[in-house]
Amino acid sequence: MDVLDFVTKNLNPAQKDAVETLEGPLLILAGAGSGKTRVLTHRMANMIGQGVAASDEILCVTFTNKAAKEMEHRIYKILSDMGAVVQTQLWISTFHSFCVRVLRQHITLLDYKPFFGIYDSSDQLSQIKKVMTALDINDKMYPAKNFQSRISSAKMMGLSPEGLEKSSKRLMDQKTVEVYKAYEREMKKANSLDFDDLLLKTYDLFRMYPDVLQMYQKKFRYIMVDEYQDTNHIQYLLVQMLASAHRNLCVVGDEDQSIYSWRGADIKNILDFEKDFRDAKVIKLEENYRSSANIVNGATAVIKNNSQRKDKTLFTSNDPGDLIHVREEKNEYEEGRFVAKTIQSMMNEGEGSYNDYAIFYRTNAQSRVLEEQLRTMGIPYRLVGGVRFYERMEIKDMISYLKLSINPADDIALKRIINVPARGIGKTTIEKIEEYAAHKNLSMFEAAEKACEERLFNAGTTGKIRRFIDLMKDLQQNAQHLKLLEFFAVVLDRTEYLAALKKDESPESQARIENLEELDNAIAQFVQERGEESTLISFLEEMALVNDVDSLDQEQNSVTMMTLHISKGLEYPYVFVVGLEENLFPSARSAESDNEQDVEEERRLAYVGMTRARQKLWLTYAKMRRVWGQEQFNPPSRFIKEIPQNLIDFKTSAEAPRFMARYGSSSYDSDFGGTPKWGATSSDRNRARTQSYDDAQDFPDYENDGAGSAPFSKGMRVRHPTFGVGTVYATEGTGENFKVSVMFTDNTVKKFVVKYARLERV
DNA sequence: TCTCCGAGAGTTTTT
DNA sequence: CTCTCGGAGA
Repeated sequence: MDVLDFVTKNLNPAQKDAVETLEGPLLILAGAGSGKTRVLTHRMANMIGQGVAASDEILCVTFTNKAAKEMEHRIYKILSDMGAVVQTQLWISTFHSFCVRVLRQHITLLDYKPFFGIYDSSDQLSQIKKVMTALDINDKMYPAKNFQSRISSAKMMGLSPEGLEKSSKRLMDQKTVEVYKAYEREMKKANSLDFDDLLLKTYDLFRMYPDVLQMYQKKFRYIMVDEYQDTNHIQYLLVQMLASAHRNLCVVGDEDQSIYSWRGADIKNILDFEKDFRDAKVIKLEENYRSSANIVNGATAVIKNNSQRKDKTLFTSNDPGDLIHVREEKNEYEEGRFVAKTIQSMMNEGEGSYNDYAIFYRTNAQSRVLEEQLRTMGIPYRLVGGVRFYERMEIKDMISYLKLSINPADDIALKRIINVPARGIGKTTIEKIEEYAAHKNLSMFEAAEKACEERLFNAGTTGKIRRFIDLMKDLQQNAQHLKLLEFFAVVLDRTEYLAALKKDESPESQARIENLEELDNAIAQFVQERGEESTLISFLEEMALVNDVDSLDQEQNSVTMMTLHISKGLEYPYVFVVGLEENLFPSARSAESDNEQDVEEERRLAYVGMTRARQKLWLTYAKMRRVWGQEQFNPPSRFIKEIPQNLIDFKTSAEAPRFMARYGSSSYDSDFGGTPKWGATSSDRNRARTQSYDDAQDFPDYENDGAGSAPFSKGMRVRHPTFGVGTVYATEGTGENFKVSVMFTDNTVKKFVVKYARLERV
């Protein structure tokens, strides 16, 4: 069969057009579930099959490693079905992985060594703290985290310390520049790059060495970028650079699914693509094949409330399916129980397997209660994200040993494990080594060695340090010639890390040993997958860049739980989105923000979550939820209200109120419960109960309060005679003990007993 | 130098 | 509420 016929069969006209358009700038606006991956893979197969480009002349950038793997898999499938032979490896990867690959080749030009290490954000934070100590900057007045985020955003804008200096004049920024500069020096000394560096240094490389850039421009004659709406500025610059020569750039995205602006993603990249490339062809994929019609229509109605979007409407010819289930519960425990019970009874009726169910939430903290409820019902589940595997202490420790074995300059790794397990090398000694290193401009490893030679420590300490240095030298040697798995066993053994854990018989140690076993399994699996390529360096790379979704395998039969963010790109037949409450989803920060765009991003998140569902969708919220041990009463999320009522099946299990709310007028119930237009399955009784929607603070405890004694609720603007104007951040207690926490303009939070504080509403 | 305890901070989201 | 960090005492 003809290649073109083959790759375009079973495609709709828009999809077909996208697959056939190979030359020039192309923008594909792909709504949720519109067959985006299908188009990308078929387009690539089309190029290769027709011989327009060889498989290693196409660069395809995706957002996650999982997406990359998936795409690679599918392309191989199509190509082999077509009878085409692929000689060379495909370049499908994330920006970060792509950059690592480039940098391993060329980073010597930037005066780094090719075996550079990669720092994750906690390593980065340690490095910043180290720098701050050296600069004698008080970390109480200037939190290290602030510097971290400022440095990160500077890097994402493509700014060096000098560039940052020029672009700003504020006080904190002066300090930031100072820290940034010192941080860069330290990172270079440690021969390590942070996440942002991977992109920035590649950009620098291309900028400073046009011949290298040209080589890649010539090589990658076709470029495709997936999830273009979530690219940040530096990624944008990289893409522009690589594509500028041939302009065969195809970007795919959905502005309605841009949910990473907090990480520097710039939605303008996709909105302005047609300005960047005047001759760009635009193709819209608007037919959703994934979800039942009620879900598509509900999600569409929600996203329509955003202003920052292109004119694009999702439609479907699928059956209407179930109405969207909206469920009100008393508190977060009841909410969890409802989810667990629903899954259980559906399973009893033979609906799908556990794999077909997913639960999404806004914040990781919400998972705890849900887990509890699933466990009591005996429902198997797995968490994606949260405390990541490689962020656990014992894993980070072992990784630090591995890192230090190939990159002795890695001071952060050294500091982490020099006394783990305890070797009697204490804080004072470490500080001395650090000082000495700074003084002599050596790495701490070198400094420790030198300090021993020069007898800077007493005999006992010197012996301890010597033993550590010998250990590391031994490991460094072994790292050179041992196979990955063997080496790992050697490290576990010689560092006596495992032995120390085994000696301690606490359950925590037991868990740690199990985690190390899991790490061993991970290495074994890595070796199996990569074969020849499974070096220590490549493994550490994988550990740094691959997140948990990437390893999410569908094999084991269990319910999946994750944050809404991670859910992007996935789909499940049955989806629960929990915690749809104001100040949680949308988050308090965005809801209070004056910037309407913050709420729009939350709305996109809601859109992403809803459109993951193929057949059935539940949206749940709790009237009361404990946050930081405090009870919070938040009204249902505005996003629920934005769904047309004829698409909703509303049920509540929460008690109807005994009396109407006394304070805090509810603007909510007026257009929610009050409107008599419920979905067909809602009974009149449900309708009556909807009244309980109104202000959630209608609890009997308040009955004795004098009217107007505490007219404060979350989000309210108040004035205090001494502290000025602020926003109510949280409330607690009742009656005389009714307290409010107020965040003032300088970001300080103060707690007041309302009865005594002279607070007034603004 | 290590261990234990108390204070204080933190929750958005992660390649 | 829960985790982390820093300080004091053994």
